[in-house]
Amino acid sequence: MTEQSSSVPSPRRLFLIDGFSNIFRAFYAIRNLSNSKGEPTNAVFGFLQMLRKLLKDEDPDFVGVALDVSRKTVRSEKFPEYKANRSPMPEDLRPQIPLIRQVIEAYQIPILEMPKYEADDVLGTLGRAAAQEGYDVVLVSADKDLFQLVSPRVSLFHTGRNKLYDPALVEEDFGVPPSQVADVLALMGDASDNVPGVKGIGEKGAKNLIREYGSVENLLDRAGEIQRKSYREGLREHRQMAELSKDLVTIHCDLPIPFEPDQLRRDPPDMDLLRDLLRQLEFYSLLEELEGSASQQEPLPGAEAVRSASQWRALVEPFGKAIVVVAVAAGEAPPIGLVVADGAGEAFFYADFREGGDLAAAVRTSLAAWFEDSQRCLLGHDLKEVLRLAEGNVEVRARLFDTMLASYVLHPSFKHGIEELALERLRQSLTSAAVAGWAKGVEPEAESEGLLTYAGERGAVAHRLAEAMKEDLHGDDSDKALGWVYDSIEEPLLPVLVAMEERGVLLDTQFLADMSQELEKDIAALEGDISELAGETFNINSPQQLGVILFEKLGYPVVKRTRKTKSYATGAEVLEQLAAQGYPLPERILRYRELTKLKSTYVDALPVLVEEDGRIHTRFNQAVAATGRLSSARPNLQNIPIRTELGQRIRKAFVAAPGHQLLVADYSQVELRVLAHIAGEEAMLEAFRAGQDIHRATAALVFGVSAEMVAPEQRRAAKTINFGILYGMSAFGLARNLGISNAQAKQFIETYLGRYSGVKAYVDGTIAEAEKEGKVITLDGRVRWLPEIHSKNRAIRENARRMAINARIQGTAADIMKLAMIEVHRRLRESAFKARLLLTVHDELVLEVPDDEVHQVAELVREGMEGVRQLDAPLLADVGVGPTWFEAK
DNA sequence: AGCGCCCCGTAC
DNA sequence: GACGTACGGGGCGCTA
Repeated sequence: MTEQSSSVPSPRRLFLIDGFSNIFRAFYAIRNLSNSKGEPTNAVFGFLQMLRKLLKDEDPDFVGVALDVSRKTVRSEKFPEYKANRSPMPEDLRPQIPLIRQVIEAYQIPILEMPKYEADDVLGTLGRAAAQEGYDVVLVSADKDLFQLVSPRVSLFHTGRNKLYDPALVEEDFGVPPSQVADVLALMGDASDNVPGVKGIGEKGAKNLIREYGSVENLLDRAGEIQRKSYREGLREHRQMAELSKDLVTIHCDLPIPFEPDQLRRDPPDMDLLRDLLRQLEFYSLLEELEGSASQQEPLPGAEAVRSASQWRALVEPFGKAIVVVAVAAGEAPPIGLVVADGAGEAFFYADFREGGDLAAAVRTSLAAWFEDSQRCLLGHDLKEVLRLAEGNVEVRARLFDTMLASYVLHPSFKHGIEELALERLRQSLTSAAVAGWAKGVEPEAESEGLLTYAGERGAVAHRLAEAMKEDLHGDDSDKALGWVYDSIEEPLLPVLVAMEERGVLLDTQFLADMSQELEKDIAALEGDISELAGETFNINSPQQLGVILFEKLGYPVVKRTRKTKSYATGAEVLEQLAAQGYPLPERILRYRELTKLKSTYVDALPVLVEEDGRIHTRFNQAVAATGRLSSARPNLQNIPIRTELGQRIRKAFVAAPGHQLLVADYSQVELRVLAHIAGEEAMLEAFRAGQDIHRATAALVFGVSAEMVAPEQRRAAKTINFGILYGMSAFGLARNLGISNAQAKQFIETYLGRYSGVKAYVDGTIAEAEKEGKVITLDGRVRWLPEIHSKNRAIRENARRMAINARIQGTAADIMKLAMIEVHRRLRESAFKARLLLTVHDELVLEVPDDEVHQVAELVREGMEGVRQLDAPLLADVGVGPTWFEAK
């Protein structure tokens, strides 16, 4: 059977895109665009916009992107100076190239490249071949060199000028027809590519000469006829240069690449890939556009205002099994109201509790009834903010479906704000706080339209998200382990965190005030020393100014440059190195930094956050850390100093209430125990079972000595490598850390992995798993997705490998601690102790315990923590008690 | 003045 | 480039 239709001539338009020309243009046209990790994304964005516009406006039948392979080309072989003075690719652009390749791949557009030739040559060859076969070809570039390729069937879309060039337009704009463009370029040269041209002949001269003589070859033959002396002599002297230049600028149209229309036929984008990529790049607006704009969405309902406690009760009363509830707030300020709906999510009611005390009370009492009813379910986004309003006096028995936590469990590395989820999952952009009437420090008018819209949208979105995410988390096709992580870890943990935040920790502000004064004196003295040594006063807090003083004024050797801006690095490591070389100033700076850090970050900052009850109420963020850990903010109580003596003093400011003690319980070596368990590392398990010092045991094993004979230095090295393994440390990193050679470090790691063969199998196995599955999971089934494991960029790929190695361990330890918190909290309540959890610092719990409960609670906590999981290396918790955090630890 | 990036430093 | 996970202070440049 013959296919008649295939012989019917149809318009066949081929678009060939000059990759780097457009990439550079995008890079310079858009400044300062980066994702939340600070990785630049401007060129990717610009290129993507160009591509989208092209595909949408032109709707080509065939399309390809040409990229240069490397800077080594036939041209540079012929003329080493060619493009030699090009500065290297800007630091901010280089990392974007792999992303741009991924964009092109996501669009299923073939990448055309040919070793030793430039993208121009590929464009020329394919363009000409396609034209000969009857295609209409459009080259897409911002490079004027491509004018020479324009012909009746090949046009050039100049992305800079936004113009489509045919031969006539080339002649009009450039002054000569396409066939003579190379000759003009050869004569005038090109400074940026190091094409020499002919000295003394510029753009105008070149065009005039070529118009008169037709070609470089003709011109050279008839050079004697030229009137103008400078041209005549220039051409005679630089004859070779002219010929070479012509050779360099002439685009090769005869490369041995076949024109294969089937390869270039346009396919629809791979939407899954593209969506992932846009999310990674944080191009949320494109993501939204990609899936149809918000305006095409059904409009979200606004909320109706509730005006009294009785109205509130009447509304909430008939709600069935489920209630949707979201706290209405902007930024980090406390919520000003609540939006609620029944489980069907149809009408939304907004209660403002800024004014009437009755209403606020009604909100709280009715909410408490919901929370305490085990037959009911609360749906919402960030329910911790809602539960907090019940002021800790409720026993949560209802099911909680929190879309923020559901999103976190499903995709821990994403952002989980309601705006992001609405955009990603519902293609819905939400009214911003500013539009709703929030300005700096100014709250919206009560019952204003903007506020009711804002509230209604959030209620409706939480409802819709919950509907969709329940399926992802608990549906028939979903990962049962993730459902378990939600049901058995995150959901029950939520009320525990609320209770901890509500309780807060008592701070001795007087103690810190005294410490602040003392620090102030010491800092002032150091400032005096420093300005004397520097010979001038400057802002010591400015790394920039400090760098100038150290490395320019005083001429200290530059040890290192900073990562992003390549300015002088002045970090502690650098200063220590300089101090060791005998320079006096760095040692002072180090001390200055230590004191000012403590003063500004802790001593002065903490008292400001004390609330009316004299206590600090940190926030435990349950949906931030990609491994499953909790984080703490406002203030961060998970980085209170402990290493230096001075730093430790700050812990004396965290005190127990009168008649109470602080109780600190920390897991001993929990991550190494988890490693030993998962890896099935017998040598390590044995050491743990025998209750040995794990670093000493490791040193004995690696250095082949008995445990008693391990030198302090050896134990230190063993400790470094034990932790290094958890973080995926390389030989380079270990060498730097221990101050040994790379070779020694490599040898050290080899011996370690030789003796701990289970650990080696763990590392290799985890990487293999990540490569095969695109994810790793913890013992409890918590997932971390690692798409970067397949990156073509080695640095990104290796980074993903380290994340894989670390995430299973850190994540499992986090799961264990979360389960322990749930357990300890439950036991305290059931046994009617008054002791309460206050803080968690990853492997440590801090509780406040009435004096008479100390012994029993110490045992309860220890049992709770140790019994939560039966690992092959048994969990061990050390418990300490004291009037302050310092003494309890 | 507000915001975000950068450098730096603290914890586990 | 080289060690994982966080938060936050001060400097500084950009934008308004």
